[in-house]
Amino acid sequence: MPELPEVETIANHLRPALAGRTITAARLLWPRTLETPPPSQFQTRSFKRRIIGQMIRDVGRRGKFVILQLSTDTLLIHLRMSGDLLVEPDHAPLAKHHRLTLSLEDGNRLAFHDPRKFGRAWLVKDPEAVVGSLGPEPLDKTFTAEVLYRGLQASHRQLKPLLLDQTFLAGLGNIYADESLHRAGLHPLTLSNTVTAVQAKALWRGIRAALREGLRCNGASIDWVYRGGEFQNHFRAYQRTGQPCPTCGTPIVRIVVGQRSTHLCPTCQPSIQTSS
DNA sequence: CACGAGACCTGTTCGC
DNA sequence: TGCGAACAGGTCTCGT
Repeated sequence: MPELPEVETIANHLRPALAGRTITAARLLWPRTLETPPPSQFQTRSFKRRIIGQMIRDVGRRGKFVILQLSTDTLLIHLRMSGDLLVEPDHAPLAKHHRLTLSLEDGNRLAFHDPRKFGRAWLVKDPEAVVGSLGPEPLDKTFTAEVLYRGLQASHRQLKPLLLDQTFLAGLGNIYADESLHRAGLHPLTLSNTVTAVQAKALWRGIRAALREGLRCNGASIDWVYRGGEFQNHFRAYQRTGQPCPTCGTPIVRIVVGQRSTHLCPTCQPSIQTSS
């Protein structure tokens, strides 16, 4: 579910409810949710012993990771496809899809809710061990159009899979990749090293504009997940197969790229003809 | 190096 | 109504 704007929205929502609270208990309902330390019985006990008593100092985000800065360690959580983080009374019944809960001294608990069980958590001393390989933050001031252009030149991959590669750029997922490419007027299958500096600048603007609009809307809420986000009402291409392109009216087309649904306007995002 | 397929999971929607 | 197929916001690993 979550891409950069959704994760940022969740982190912002959690911060006031968690910052300054001390963890008093931990429950691991689906062992594989814990990536580090490894989910053996022995390690699970050491996880609980280690996290209980630590205070949550701050809640942040890097790429699609939610980062809880604790007294001595860092807890990183990746929501993957269906994960969600909730704060609820500790005495409430455990929901069917709760995978990990952390009880707090104030009577509430943080619950990692994740129907598809793809989500993961890491308790580590050094967060760089988990997020160290991530690419730049797309909204950071150091991520310029020139940086993007150089990155595109250095690779010869199709744009869509490249934008989804978190080591290339951190935070884009299927929604914002499609929305960025549509805004830039670039076909998802365009080879990155064939993109001109002018097109790279358009892509840079597209990425940042799509993410900023997503943030302004508090992210997208699709299906059963509702967090108040409403970016889904502003999609230009994503999941709009057959509906008119907001720019030119041409019906949006769906193709599959790297086993992911990909949506584009065939007029605004013309495919690159094989030239010699 | 770049790409496709399969794996990991459960739930919802679609087509017959 | 029932039932299987297709699909879902992500990422990893393997084979070519």
